[in-house]
Amino acid sequence: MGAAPLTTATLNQRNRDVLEAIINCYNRTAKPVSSRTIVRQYGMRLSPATIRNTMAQLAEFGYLSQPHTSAGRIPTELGYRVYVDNMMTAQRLTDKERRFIRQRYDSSELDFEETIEQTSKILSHISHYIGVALSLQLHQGILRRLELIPLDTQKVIVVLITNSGLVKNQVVSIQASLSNADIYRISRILNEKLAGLSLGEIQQISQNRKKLKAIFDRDLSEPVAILTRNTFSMDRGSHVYLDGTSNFFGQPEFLEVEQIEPLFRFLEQKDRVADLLSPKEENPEIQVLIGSENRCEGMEMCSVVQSTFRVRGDLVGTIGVIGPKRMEYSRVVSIVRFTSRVIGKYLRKAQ
Amino acid sequence: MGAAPLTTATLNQRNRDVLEAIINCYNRTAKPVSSRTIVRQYGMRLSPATIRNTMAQLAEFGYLSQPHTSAGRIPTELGYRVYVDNMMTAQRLTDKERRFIRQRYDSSELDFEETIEQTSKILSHISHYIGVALSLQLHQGILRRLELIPLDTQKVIVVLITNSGLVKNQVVSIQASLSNADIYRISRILNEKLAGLSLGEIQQISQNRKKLKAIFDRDLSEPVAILTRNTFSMDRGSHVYLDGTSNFFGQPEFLEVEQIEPLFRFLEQKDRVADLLSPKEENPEIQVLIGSENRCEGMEMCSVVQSTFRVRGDLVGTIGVIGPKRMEYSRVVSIVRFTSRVIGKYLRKAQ
DNA sequence: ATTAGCACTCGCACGCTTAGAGTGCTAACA
DNA sequence: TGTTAGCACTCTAAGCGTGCGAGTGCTAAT
Repeated sequence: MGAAPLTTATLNQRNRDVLEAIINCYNRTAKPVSSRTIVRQYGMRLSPATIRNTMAQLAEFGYLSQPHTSAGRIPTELGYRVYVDNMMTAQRLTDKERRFIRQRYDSSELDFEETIEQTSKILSHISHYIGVALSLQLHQGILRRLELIPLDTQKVIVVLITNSGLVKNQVVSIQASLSNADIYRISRILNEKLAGLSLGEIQQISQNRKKLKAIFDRDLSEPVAILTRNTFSMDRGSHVYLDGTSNFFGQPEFLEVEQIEPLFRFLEQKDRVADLLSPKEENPEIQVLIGSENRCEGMEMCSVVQSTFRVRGDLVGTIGVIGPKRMEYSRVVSIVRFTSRVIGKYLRKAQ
Repeated sequence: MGAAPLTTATLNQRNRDVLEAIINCYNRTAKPVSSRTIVRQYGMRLSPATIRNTMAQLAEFGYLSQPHTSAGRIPTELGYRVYVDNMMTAQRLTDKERRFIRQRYDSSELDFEETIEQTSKILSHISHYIGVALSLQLHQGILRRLELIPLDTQKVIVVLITNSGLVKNQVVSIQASLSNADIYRISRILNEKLAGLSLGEIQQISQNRKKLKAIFDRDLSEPVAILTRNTFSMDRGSHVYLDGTSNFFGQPEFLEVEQIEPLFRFLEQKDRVADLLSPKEENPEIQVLIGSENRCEGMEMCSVVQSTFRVRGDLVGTIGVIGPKRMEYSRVVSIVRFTSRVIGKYLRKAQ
């Protein structure tokens, strides 16, 4: 027949039922699903032969594949895509699960980074997959205030406070030696001029000599230049927290070292994980990437469900769950969505 | 014959040579070593039969074991112990390696935590095993200075600076609302009274109402209590950094998931890794723990080489390398010792 | 449109065999 | 007395054939 259609428009009810049944079954067993199994498990009033016909169709569409000629079917990435986009029904978390998540945040006073770290733990515990959380680069934050603490005549500690409540400190060595009065003056001026700007903007200014001189008194422009350049140059402040990596050892498709090794090698490169989690499209509430859609070496056999969270409109982090391709998408999507909302609220409250 | 002696006093030169040869060979191949191999590889002017006699002796001492009756020998933990304690010769790092290590610290301005993190990377890169670094609990540090930054009427950011150059901040909510003048006063008093004490001592004071009242003006004792309790209660500040975990995938004895899983499960529990690295004996420069000596579930097949480092006498962290039991101890010990010295110097300089 | 029936395919577990590596022992040797 | 050649013995790992069972695709009947 013609080219395989990519929409579900052409899928009749039976097609959809069978695809869903196969995905459900495969998710539990990680083994190819046979026509008989479907009939038995889902009590369909049809014979295996009929199901086989349907399965052949779905295979033609590219939604199913066979490991070898005489084996059952497993969903392809395309099959999962169709399922996630069109067929999956949202699954409400139980009250117990909701309580669990909230409790984990309330149980101890956490600062910003600790909250993010805690989130990765919560996600892995509740999903039984890998929980991951990323505090985004300072870049995105708006400077609320800045404090300078003289350490000695050569060094100053800069404490940044952003609108979203993130506090960061950094020791900076300045060439010139400054009196406390100087430092106090610099601090006042910096706050006047820079508060309300994003750290990214400040970084740009700090790299531009002319602008600096225009903004600041001539005599201070040198130390200020050093100060701001060092403080805001950091592409630090972007931390990745992972938890539950060993949950993958239980998964049948990762029983062989060859399967699990590339994943772990990938996960060790924190910068790549950060890339993976950076939101691709403009502001989707939840994003699901399946297998090779991730475009990451080592993630071919995994899927990612991720979401961003904001404080007062600022994008301050991303959270997600990494699981095998055959993960329970509906459940995981609910987990990530709910957690993302809770963490947002929590950070706003804790500020 | 009698009980197996635990010293090397009873080992003659040949015993020692053979043990060393077996350890060398096993370290490279991870396969049981046969008598023939030893004769060939080490050009001994003896026949395999003679070596077999020696091997039988060593086995009787408990230094060697056989996976099965007709296989070659592999070193036992006891065998490694004897080797490490008595036979291993220090191996000087090449100039290239030394340069590499120094460069990695110099290449970018790192703060305290970043330096520790970088160290774990350096160690794993150069050893090809797992590099691990631990910044010790604040507990041990001496308070140099403390700054309070009012955030709003209810909240204060506390910035701690220790003698070893560690800077930590923490947001604390105080019940009472304080004026800036109050905060300034509290800050001055806190510095006067607390600077020079260890954070551990301060923690104790902060939990003792009477002492607090004795030290501080009556009217301020309440907010001060809250402040110090929250600041110094943290058993946070103790971070574990791991790098190179995926180096274990190459190792032949970890080809099976069953072997590698317990290790990874262990490594994911950061608090246990911190325990593992906490120095056991009083102040040894380098400590080597072999296999089950680690008393950690999951570490049975691994050894740890670790060292502490100090800044101005304060114990501020621990570094180490985790490798398979058959690691190149002499090389790794050199790496850890050298790195530990460099990091100490580096932190002192950067302060 | 559905289904029973059947031939066909493939993976997998099982048992068997063989080659090879290595040991321990004994008896001969320097 | 220490060393060694020789040999029987043990155990592993790899290769091979076999049969079983699960599952499909096709065809013809309903």
